[in-house]
Amino acid sequence: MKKASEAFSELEFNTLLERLKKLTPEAEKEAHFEPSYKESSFEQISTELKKAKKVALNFIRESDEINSILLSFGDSVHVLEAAELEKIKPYLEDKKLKKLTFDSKPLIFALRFDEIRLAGVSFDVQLGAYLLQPTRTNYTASDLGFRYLKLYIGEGQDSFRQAIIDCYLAYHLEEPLTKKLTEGKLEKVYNELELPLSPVLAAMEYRGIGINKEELKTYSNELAQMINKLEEEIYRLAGEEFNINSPSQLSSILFEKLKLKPVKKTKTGYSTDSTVLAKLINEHPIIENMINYRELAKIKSTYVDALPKMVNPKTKRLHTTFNQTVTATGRLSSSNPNLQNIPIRTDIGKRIRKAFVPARATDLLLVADYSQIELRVLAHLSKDETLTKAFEEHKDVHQATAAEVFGLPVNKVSEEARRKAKAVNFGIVYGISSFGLAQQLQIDAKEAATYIEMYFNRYPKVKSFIDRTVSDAYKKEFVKTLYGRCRQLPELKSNDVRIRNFGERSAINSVIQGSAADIIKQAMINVENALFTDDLMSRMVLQVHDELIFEAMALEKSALSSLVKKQMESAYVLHPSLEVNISTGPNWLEAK
DNA sequence: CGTCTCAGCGCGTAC
DNA sequence: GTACGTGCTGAGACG
Repeated sequence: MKKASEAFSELEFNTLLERLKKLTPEAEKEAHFEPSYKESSFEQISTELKKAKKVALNFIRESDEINSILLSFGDSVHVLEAAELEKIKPYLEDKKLKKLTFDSKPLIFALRFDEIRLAGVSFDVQLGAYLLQPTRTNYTASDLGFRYLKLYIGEGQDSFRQAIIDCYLAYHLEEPLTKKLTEGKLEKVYNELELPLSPVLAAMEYRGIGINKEELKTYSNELAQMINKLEEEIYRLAGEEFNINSPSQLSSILFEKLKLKPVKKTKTGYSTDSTVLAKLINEHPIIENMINYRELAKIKSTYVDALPKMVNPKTKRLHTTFNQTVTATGRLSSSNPNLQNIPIRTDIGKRIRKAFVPARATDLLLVADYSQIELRVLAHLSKDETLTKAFEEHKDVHQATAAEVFGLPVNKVSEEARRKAKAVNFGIVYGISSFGLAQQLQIDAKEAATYIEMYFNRYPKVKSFIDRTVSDAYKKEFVKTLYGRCRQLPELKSNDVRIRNFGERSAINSVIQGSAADIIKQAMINVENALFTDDLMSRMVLQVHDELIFEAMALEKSALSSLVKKQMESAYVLHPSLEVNISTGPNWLEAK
C-alpha cells in the first residue's frame, strides 16, 4: 500500500513538472534548443541545391524505408517527401556536392534499396566524434551539441524531431569538429580511413552472407538430443533436478550438496566457470558432464538456434551491422548478429561454420587472413632485429620465440615449450602482466615473471618499446597508432595502482591492436576499389579483425586470390612485411 | 498480487 | 587486451 502511494505521488510530481514547463514557454525556449524546419518541395529548394557547395543530409526512416528527406543549407531544415527522391538522386550521386551527415552508413544503406549510390560524403559527425574520444560509449546529439556548440538539446526526442536535430548538427558541427580533428592530427585517419571505409561497410552489410538454415535445423535437433542425455546424467549424479543454466543453483549443488572444494569467488558467490570446472575434473563425475553440457548449450543457444532467426526473409541472408564507433582501439565490432565470434576452435563449434555458404552453390567463399599481423606490427614498431628476422625468414614465430626464450635449438622445441611461448607472445600483445600470464598457463606468478624476463632478455627492443610507450602515455595521457589514431588513458591518473596498471596494459594493447586495425581498414578500402577497377563480380562480405571473407565467383577464384593478396599485403609498408594466407572452399569451414 | 521489463552479472565465443 | 549474446536473477514498474 505504501509503495503504491509513493509511486503515485512521484508520478503526480512528474506530471506537475511537465505542466510547469508548458506554462513557461520562454524559459523552455531558452533552455532547450529547437532547430526550425519547413516542409518544402524539390522546386522550392532546387535553385539553392544547384548552387550549393555542401548540404546536410538525413532521412526519416522506418527500418530501411525512407519516409522523408531532410536537407539543410545551414539555416532551416527542409523536409521533403520521399517521393522526391528521384529528383534529388543526381545531387546525392554527385561527388562534387559535399554531403554533411550525422551518421552516414545507415543513409548509404537505405539508399541502396532505391538504387542510389550516395557520393561525396565529406563529413560524418559520429566518425569525427569517435576519433576525438574513442572510449565514449555513445555519441548522442544532446552530448555533442552541448560539447561542441553549447546547445541544450533534450534527450529522448521523438524520431521526427531527432532526425531534424541530427540534420542541423551535421551542418553546424562540421566546423568545430573539423577544427578539433586537425588539432589532434586526426585528419589522415579521418579522411583516408574512416570516411572512405563507411560506404564499404554499408555495402558489405547490404550484401550479407548466405546461411544454410536446414543444416542448422538438423544440428539443433542433434544437439537437443545430446544435451538431453547430459541433463539426465547430471540430474542423476546430483541426486535432484535443478536449473543447470543457473550458476547459483549449480554452485549450491557442487559446493554444498556434493561438498566439492570451491576454487574462486565471484561478486555473488562461488565461481563455476570453465577454468573452475577444469580444475575439479577428477573430483566428481558430474564435472565432465557439466563441461560437455556447457559447450553444447552455448553453441546451441548462441549460434545454432539464434542465427536462423536473424535471416532476412527478403534476401534470405544474414546481414550483420559493422559498428565503426564502438571500440576503444579502432577495431570494428559486429552485432545483430555478431559474425566476428563464430566458433572455430572445437569440433562442436566448427559445424556452425559449415552453414555459412555463398549465394549460389557453384560459388565459393574465400578467406584471406593476415599472418600474425599484431606481432609483425610489434616488430615494426619496436624495430627488434630478432623478432623482425623471424618473420623475414618465414619462421613459425611461436616456435622461434620458444627457441629464443628457453635457449633451445629450433628442432628441440617441444609442444609444451611452444605453447608457453605462444602464451607469452599473446601476453606481450595484450600488455602483459605476470598475473595474467600465470593464469593463462596455470603456473605461479613467479614462474610467469621469469618467462617474461627471459623474453625481454632475448627481445630487448620489444622491452624498450613497451617502456617507451608507457612512459610516453603517462606524459601525454594518450597513445597513438601507426595512422595517428588516438586513445586517451585517464586510468593513468588514478591513485589506484590496479587501475594504473590496467591503463598501462591498455596503452600497449591499443597501439598494437589499433595499428593492426588501421592496416586492415586501409586494405578493405583498397580491395573494394580494386574489385571495381578490375571489374570482378566477387564481393567482400565479412571482416573478422585480421581476415577478410569474400563471396567468390568460381571463374574468378584465381584473379580474386591474387588481387586480394596483393592489396592486403601492400596496404601498408611494414618492416617486416605483411603476409596474407588465402584459402577457398564451398563453405566457411572448408575455406579455413 | 501476478506479470512484465530492465539492468547487472556470470559465462563463453571470437581475434 | 578488445568486443557481443544468452540466460539467470532481483528490482521496480505496471495493471
